Order: sequence, then C-alpha cells, then structure tokens
Amino acid sequence: MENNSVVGDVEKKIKSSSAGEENLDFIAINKGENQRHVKQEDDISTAIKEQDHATKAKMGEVREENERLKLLLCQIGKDYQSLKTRFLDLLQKEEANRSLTMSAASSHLISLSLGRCSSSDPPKKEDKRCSNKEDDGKRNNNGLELGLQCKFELQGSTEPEKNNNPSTESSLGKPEEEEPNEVWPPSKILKTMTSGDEEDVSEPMLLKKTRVSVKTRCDTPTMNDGCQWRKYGQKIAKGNPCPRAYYRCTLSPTCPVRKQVQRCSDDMSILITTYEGNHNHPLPLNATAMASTTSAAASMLQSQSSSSQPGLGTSVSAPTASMSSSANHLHALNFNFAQNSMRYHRYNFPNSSISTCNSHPTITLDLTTPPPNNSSYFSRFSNTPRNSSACLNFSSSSSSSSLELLSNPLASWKNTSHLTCGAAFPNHTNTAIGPLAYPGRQPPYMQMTNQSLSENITAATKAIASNPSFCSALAAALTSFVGNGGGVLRDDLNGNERKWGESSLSLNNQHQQQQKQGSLLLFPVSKTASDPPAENNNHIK
DNA sequence: CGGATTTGACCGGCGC
DNA sequence: GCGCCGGTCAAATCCG
Repeated sequence: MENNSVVGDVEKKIKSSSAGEENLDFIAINKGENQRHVKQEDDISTAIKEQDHATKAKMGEVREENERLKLLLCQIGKDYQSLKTRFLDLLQKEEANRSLTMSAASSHLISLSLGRCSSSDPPKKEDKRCSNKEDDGKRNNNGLELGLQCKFELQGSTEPEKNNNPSTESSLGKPEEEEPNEVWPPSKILKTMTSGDEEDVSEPMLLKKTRVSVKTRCDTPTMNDGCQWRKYGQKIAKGNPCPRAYYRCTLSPTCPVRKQVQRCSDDMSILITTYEGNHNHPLPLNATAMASTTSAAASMLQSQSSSSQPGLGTSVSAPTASMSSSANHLHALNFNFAQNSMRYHRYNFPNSSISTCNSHPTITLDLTTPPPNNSSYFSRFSNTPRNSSACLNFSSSSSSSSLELLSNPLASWKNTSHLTCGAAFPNHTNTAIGPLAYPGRQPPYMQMTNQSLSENITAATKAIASNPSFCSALAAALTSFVGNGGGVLRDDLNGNERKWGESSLSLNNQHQQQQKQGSLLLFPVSKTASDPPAENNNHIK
C-alpha cells in the first residue's frame, strides 16, 4: 500500500522530470515487483493468521488436556492416599495378628522352643535354623507340629472353650510397644550384630528383653534343661544371700540366650532359673521341654496386649496378674487358642506370675507347688472332646504341670489315649521333645494306666497308621521305650521309679484309676542336673 | 592341655 | 554428679 504511493510519487516525478522515456520501463518493472511483494505479504499474513488460529486451537486442546491431567493427577493422588491408608491398616492388622500368633498355639505348628524360631523371625533365619524345615512342612500337612518353631495359623475365630477373664485380660496388659520377639538393649544389639548373630535387630531397641523365670525344687546347682550352658559370671544380688550365677548357651557360639540361676532366699531348695533371649540354633531334643515352656510363657507375656482382641479365638486367663515390681503369684495362666472349631489348643501355667523386674517383663512359672486339683487337672484331658486326641503335658517332677497342649488334628489318637510328656525340670533330665518325651542317656520311664502296654502300643500304632504326621515322633518314642529295656517306670507323680520292663505288671490303684482316662505318661528319667546336657543327646535320631 | 569355672574389675543404667 | 546395682568381661584358676 505504502509502496504503491511511493511508486506513484516516483512515477509522477519521473514523468514530470526531464529524464525521458527510458526510465519508464524500469519503473514498470519495479511496480510489478512491488505488487508481487505485496501479494506475497498478503499470503504470509494470511498464513500467519491461519497458523494463529491453529495454534490457538491447539492451545485450547492442550489446556483441556491439561485440565484432564490435573483431574487425573488429583484422582491418582486420592487413590494413592486411599491405598496407603488401607496398606497401613493392613500392616497394623498383620502386626497385631503376628503378635497374637506368637502367643497362641498353632493349629498346625506349636513352638516348643525358647523362642528359637518364631513366626515373626525374618526369613533369613529359617534357612539356617531348620535343617528340620523340611520336616516342618511335612508336619504341617497333618496338623501337628512337633518341631521347635513358633508358627501359628489363625484359621478362624471361634473358640469352643473360651476361658475369658476380663479382669485378667486387662490386667495382663503389657505395654503395647512390646514386640513379639525379645529385644536386646542397644549395646547388646551392636554386639550381636558384629558377632554375626542373627537376632532380629529390626526390633525396637528401647525395650528390655522378656524373661521367663522358672521356679523349681532342685537339689543340684542348676536344673538340667537340655541345653548346654557355660557359666560366665556370678554375683551376689541384693536381697538374696545366695549368689546369682550367669550362664550363656554354648550350643551355638552366637547364641544370645542367657540364663540366671539363683536359689530362693526363703527356701533354699527352690531354684529360680531365669531365661532370656532366643536360641538361634537347633535345639537338642531334650532341650525342647523347658524351651517349650519358657517359650510359651514368653509368648503369652509378649502377646497379652493382643490377647483381648475380639474374634481371634485367644484368651489369657488368670485370677490376677499385674505388672508390678514384685511378683504377683497367680494360680494359673491358661491359654486357650482355638483357630476353628476343629483345632483347639490350650496352654496352662499353674502358679504363674507376671512381673517387671528391672524393667524386664518377666513371667514366672512356679513349678514348686502342685496345682490345686491335680485330678481335675489331668481329667481335663479325658474330658476333652473326642477329637481332642492329643494332650501334651510338660510337667515338673512335683506334677505342677506347666504347659499343656491340646491338639485336635490328631483325631486318630482316639479313645482318649492321651499322650502326656513330662519334662521333669528340677530333678530329671529334661528330655522331652515337643509332645513326646524322649529319653536322654537313659530311656524314660512310663506311667502306664488303664491299659496294658500292648494296648497302648496298639493304640499308638493305630494313631501312627492314621496320622502320618504323628508317625515319626511317636514311632521314635515307642521304639525307644520298647527297644531300650533300661527305662524306668514311674509309679506315681511323686517320683517313685522302677525300671522299665521290671514292673509293668505292678500297676497300683492310681494307675488303674488313671487308666480309665487312658493316659500314657512318658517321663524322662531322673538324673542329676549337673550332668552335661550333651550327653543326653544319644537318643533317638 | 584344653575347656570350664571362679572372681575381681569394669561398664552402663538408674535413682537420688 | 554420684553411688548403687545388675550384668558382663577376662585373667586366673581348676579339673578331667
């Protein structure tokens, strides 16, 4: 436009000038080019306008998409928060279940160790720990765990014989921060870590270890619990003239388990053994009896906070229990764990107490006094439902049984032919293995009751035949009894003993009465507690 | 001689 | 900060 006017002016000037006609051609050419340029500029302008529209359209689309993405992001964020909340909730539930199961008897697996294995142990432990892992799996298949691991599978919440005691459940409430596993103080954790110990160091470090104290009558310096201990110290504790001896487990160089042994100042015949820590190695068979008792007690102590959870089929009952600096003696602590109607387990700790000594949560199992009603105590076995066919009784020599397990899956063990295993803590070699007591250096003595030996063996054979999971352990026990004629029969719970095979026909009335309950009691043979535990291992393998 | 036990020293936690 | 106390260490000693 402006060019046209310029061209026009130039044309006029040229025409008006005296330059002549020759310049007109040049002017015409310039005019044409100018017109072409103008046309090109118009085209460019049009293209720019079109591009502008397109760009604007694209921007609109992008804005819309941006809005959509914002909404999507917002939705994803909401979903994430929701999932996170649910995940945390699940984690909490799982943790609660885990702590519960640490205390509960499993429908399939029952820990009979001093916490050697636990369901909450990190998996890294399991490969080393159990050469018997394979066996565990086999046992699982048939619902009976004779091993040393604490594995519980909650399969239901029904509880056929719930023994609720609200006051107890509330009073037993352990601080919630207590973890299922025992916890090392920070200094110990560092040591155990550096020494290659496999203790779970992920546990909170602020908590003291759970202790299980066992009071027994014992004339020997220490009671033989099957483990091998090395004394590493002795102290005169305040308030007790008797020195306290400190032992550590030597079955494994890295085993963190300690025990303290001290005579009761009131009654010098009473030996107080306090266990602390978890075995990180396989236990000899004859060490599982005490380990089972202490483990169960510790599990109870560790899980009591979850014991009152509804719908989990677990209860801990005792007349009174409180966390105090002094031991509050209980008549008994009973544990009923029922995963479903067909699986039922019970722990019973008569004369037990719970206390916190020096900030250590401690449970004391008093095995020095018999339960108030011994007959009823044992009669529970016979009164159990028909399917409650395996009764395991870890008993002290004074027959103050400390742990009782009822395992329904052994339905084949019929006619209330209960198998009772005694871990005679104070004066006997503790050679019980899980539900079956095995002899140590000497074969166990048996308490035959209502049936003859052959009948019991027949019953056992039936059980073996019908329950593969029970087969190996029971077969080993029976093989031991029959094959080893040096065993001792136990006449009664007071410890009268006779050689196995010598007195099978001289059953007294008590036996005959107990026969009606169909009990087969297997006790380890009495032996001095100072005998090296390692020598007790020459039994069934 | 090697492993287990004894025993005084040492350390850390806790209460005052 | 100090002392008490429980628990552990490690050299010395014991024992088979």
